[in-house]
Amino acid sequence: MGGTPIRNEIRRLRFEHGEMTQQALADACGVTRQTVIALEAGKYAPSLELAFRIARTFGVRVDDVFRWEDADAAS
Amino acid sequence: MGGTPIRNEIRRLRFEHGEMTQQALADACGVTRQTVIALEAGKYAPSLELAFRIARTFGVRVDDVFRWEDADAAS
DNA sequence: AGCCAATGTCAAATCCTTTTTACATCGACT
DNA sequence: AGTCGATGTAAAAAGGATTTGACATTGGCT
Repeated sequence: MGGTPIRNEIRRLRFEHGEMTQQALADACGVTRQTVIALEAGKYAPSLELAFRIARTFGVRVDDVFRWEDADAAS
Repeated sequence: MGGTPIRNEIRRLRFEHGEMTQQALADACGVTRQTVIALEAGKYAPSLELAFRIARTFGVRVDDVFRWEDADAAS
């Protein structure tokens, strides 16, 4: 769709879960370390399925990990 | 990622919102009618950004529109 | 100094989502 | 019978997400 107005709390959640490493999160979600790096760097937004896996890994909801800033936020 | 173990409540929400048409939802989310059709038919899961737009259109959270059935649901 | 784990960058290939276009069906209405 | 709006199908092309592999950096530890 557009650029990537989606921010995430992955890095924070990772540290709040016992110094969980990028590799550990990647393994838990069945993806590559590259994907975790790219997501934390905000290079792109994950697929919905991956968003669910990440959220479930941290025991929270999708909306608690990812935040969408609407580009049409006309005051 | 995998196949598409993600179910959604789009059709139901559409009707609960005043007989909202597929085209109207598509317009509200900035996508094509084809995309809405494919999503309701479960052909694939939307991008995370589109998931957010759909949820916001209905005034609910992403987790309220989409449900992920983990393939590893060993009883 | 040297090692190792964790993190980061880059680029090509692959897979999945979305668009576009064109056509088919069904029900309501005249 | 004919039209119109809503829904459905199909397939190619475009765009974005994920993988793979190889290499660079930083910090802690010995």
